[in-house]
Amino acid sequence: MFVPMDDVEIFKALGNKNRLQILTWLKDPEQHFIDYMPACGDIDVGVCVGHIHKKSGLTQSTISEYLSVLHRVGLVSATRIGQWTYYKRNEETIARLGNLMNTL
Amino acid sequence: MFVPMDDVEIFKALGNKNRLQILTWLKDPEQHFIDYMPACGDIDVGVCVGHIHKKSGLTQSTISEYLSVLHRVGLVSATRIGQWTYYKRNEETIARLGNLMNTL
DNA sequence: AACATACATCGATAATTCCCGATATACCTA
DNA sequence: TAGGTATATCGGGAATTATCGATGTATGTT
Repeated sequence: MFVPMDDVEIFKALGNKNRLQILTWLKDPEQHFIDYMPACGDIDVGVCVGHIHKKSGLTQSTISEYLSVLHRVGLVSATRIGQWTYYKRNEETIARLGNLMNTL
Repeated sequence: MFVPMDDVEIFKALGNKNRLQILTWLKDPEQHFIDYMPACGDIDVGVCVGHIHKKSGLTQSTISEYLSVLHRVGLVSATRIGQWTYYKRNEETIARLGNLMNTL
């Protein structure tokens, strides 16, 4: 097989406008989340579920599920700190997918 | 919007293992289609539906539909010659998508 | 312990997608 | 024109996805 089956799942994850939107928001948190604040000192762990939820207009459960989908296929990382879970783009996966398109 | 809505449709098209497989087959027709023969002299127009159908194990109608999906989102070109329709990868779209991943 | 907050999971319904068989359409040949 | 071949389209059942409200679980506060 030329394209690992996993890549199909990544494309499925990207084939939803809300999930794709979330991924673009996470590209530039300062711009997209008014009350965004780096959570962990100098280490940037991303944006917490609640912020994304409030911006999205979808329900909390849907956003939680979508973030878990993005996480499962490796498009974002997840960091639990206290009662918050912070999600952050996984640029390696995204870049790898960009390269994959060239060799696909 | 940062990502054009159309790109979501492209990701949906790629989010199916059979369609993704077809796209990889079309990358190298000589290798994947035993009885492949350039149809149009020196201009390569791609592979006809029947060849893809026979290799796929899916029904003719399904393959025709899948090729039409890939065509609608711009991932392949379609050239009708006589009673055959030849499909060929649209490398521009694929390359553009690769670049998009970097700016996504 | 009791309660509040943040997130995840469950259960359900509507919408979409997958893939099929049947049929229609286009083209070619005799 | 009649018949054959290649592809496209239609209609549908099963499977998957989208999205919700309700509930569960972990953590923090008093």
